Amino acid sequence: MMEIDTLDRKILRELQSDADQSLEEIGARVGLSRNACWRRIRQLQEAGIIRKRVALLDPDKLGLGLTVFIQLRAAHHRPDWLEFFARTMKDMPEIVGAYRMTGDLDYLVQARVADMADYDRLYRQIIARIELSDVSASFVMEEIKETTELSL
Amino acid sequence: MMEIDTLDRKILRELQSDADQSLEEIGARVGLSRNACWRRIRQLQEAGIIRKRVALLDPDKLGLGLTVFIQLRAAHHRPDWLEFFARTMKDMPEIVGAYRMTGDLDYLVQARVADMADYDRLYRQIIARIELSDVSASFVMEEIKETTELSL
DNA sequence: AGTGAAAGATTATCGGA
DNA sequence: TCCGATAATCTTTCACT
Repeated sequence: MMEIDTLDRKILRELQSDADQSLEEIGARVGLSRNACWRRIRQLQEAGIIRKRVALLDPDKLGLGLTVFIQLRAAHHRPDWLEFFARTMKDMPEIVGAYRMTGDLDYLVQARVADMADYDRLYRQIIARIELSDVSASFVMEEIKETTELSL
Repeated sequence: MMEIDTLDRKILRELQSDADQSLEEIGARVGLSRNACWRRIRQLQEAGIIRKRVALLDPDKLGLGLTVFIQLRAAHHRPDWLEFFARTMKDMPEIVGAYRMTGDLDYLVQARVADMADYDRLYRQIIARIELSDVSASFVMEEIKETTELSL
């Protein structure tokens, strides 16, 4: 485990909000030389605190305007059911989140699709592949907040 | 609106999964010169299809090991209630997602906290600030999938 | 921790398919 | 219009103080 001080946190905040900044810029913002910054960032990467850098795309502009949360119940407890479920979720690119919740048979799945017709296709795929005792969907009317930035 | 072809999509896929790659690498992967890549990426940025680049951090290593989904019901329909709610959500850094769902009074909120005690603090903050008719929380036992990559 | 220089990446411009 | 090449500029990286 690595210890993170106030300066590391400042750097992380910058990188979480915009990873395009040069070391010079980040240094200026956090009050450190470009080099001191670089060394800290490298350490944070090596420690796995910075997992990776990615581009965030606009779902609407890519025709993925509908977000849906799907609540599922497993058909039964079986050692391999969860493994198969996990694999299937990872296989389906529309699915952006899948969580096993408290209450052992309950799963919450978040997906991004084009529209209702597209959701229907996804729904059919899911029920065709996975044994479920219950499925119910709620649709997002308005995205009030969605961020990858963690509280530091 | 900009039209996106197969090569753009390939580039977007690369950038979604790893934005640290050099233009040379991306070019090699998609079968384009580093230059052609650069031009396409710039266009995609200008069109807002690439929103930004960010660093993704490891929540566990930052002491945010507990994810919770909170279901809320608004106390009433009022023009300014939603606005205040939205502002409050954006203000609270533990909250990583907030969605108004079908069923007009229903909201789903995703938060990342350290542990149950920390969730309790968040819960108290929420009910202190916002008028709600109902609040219920479900905790994530296992994160099966969570990605920022959109289906292209 | 900071300086400076080498290596590497990005950006702009140009001529050609 | 879009490609690839070349060249100028800016960034990252690293040895040294």
